[in-house]
Amino acid sequence: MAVGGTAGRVTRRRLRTRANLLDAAFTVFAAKGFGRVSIEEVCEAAGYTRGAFYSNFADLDELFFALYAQRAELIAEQVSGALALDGPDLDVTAAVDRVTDVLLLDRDWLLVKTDFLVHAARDPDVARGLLEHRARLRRAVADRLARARGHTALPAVLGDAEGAAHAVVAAYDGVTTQLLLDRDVAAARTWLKQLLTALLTG
Amino acid sequence: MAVGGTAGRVTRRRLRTRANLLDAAFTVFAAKGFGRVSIEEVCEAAGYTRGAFYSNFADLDELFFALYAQRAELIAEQVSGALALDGPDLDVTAAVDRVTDVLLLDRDWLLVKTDFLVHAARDPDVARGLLEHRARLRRAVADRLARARGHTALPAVLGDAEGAAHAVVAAYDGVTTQLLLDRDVAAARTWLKQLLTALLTG
DNA sequence: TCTGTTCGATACACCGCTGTATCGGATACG
DNA sequence: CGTATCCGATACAGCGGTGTATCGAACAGA
Repeated sequence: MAVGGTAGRVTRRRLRTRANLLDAAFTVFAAKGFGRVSIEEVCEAAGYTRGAFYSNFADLDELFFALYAQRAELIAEQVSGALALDGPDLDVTAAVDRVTDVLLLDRDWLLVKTDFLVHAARDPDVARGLLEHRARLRRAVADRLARARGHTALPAVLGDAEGAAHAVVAAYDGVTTQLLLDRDVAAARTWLKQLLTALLTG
Repeated sequence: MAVGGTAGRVTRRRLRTRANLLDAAFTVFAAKGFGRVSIEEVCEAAGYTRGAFYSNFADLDELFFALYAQRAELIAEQVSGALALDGPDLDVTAAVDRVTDVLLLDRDWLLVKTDFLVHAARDPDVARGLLEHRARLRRAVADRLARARGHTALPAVLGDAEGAAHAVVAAYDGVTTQLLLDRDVAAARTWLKQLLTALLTG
């Protein structure tokens, strides 16, 4: 369980195998979907046996949760980064472009994320975690929008910057759904841009 | 397999059990998610044994597909109906209200639909079916918008009525995602209305 | 190098579920 | 009613995956 704190050795090897298991799990989950993956498959893909798995996780759900947390953290950093690094432009379009790249380009992540959504929709505890992650991204967007307020006035219908950020996330989710089905990344990007334009410069 | 056409008896009983299985499956799928449901569970919920199941379906996937087709058909009719029956108002808001009721109120349907989306995202054949269903709904929305064009001009950013309908669907999908997580139907409704207002009356 | 500990491989027992084959009762039809 | 047919219940292997217990090897520390 490694509750942390005064845990024993720092364990170099353990960290590697855990990371390997998570990476393999990401690939396998993306390919087949959480519901159709067995522990054995993950281990085989990672090059281990089930002994390694049970030494690191209690069950598939725990691994899935850890996997989501890891990747979500990564994405959050990338998004924050894309929003932070601003050229001389305080215009939204450039930022939108960069964020779009981060969020729409990795189909595997979209698949795993949707699997996780399905999971969270049935378990309030899991949902809480996901909602927090979304709130974090939304706040980053809201901050960015507030900073650009001078250049582009937001339409009143959406309320403040928080409301506008909410709308941005909704648009992103909507476009994601379509992208999962038609696999047309280019269309999704232009489409998302159109939507955001319509929403933010209304 | 009952390829249809000159099939044998009309079979009254069979139709009932098939319908019962589908209804039970809907409940069970909504509660636990497709990935965590066994054939036996569905049969037990329906009050049959596996014999009845294998007499009607080849495997869980086939039942799931049939279930989705059935419910999607139902929803499509309801949406078309909600869009068709117009009072003296040709304003969009009333229509939006009715459609919202149909689409957002049944949480179980949202859950099953999202499960199906996850499924479709990994199988192009399944995706095709879902895309067709979506196209059908979109067309109904586009027609309705075209009819109301005189009263409310659409923003140019979205293009024609088809484009606007696309945006409506995206907004719906986005709101659905949030609703699955926070379970706040009231918020989702007002939120969807705000979004559509911002999009269509920009 | 030596040693105690940790980690992951191996072996084992155990369901739960699947799919099929068979059978008895229900059902449509003359 | 009688009967041929259909449908769903029951019985039966069998498989794939799970979880645990045990053991040998890798590893950190002296």
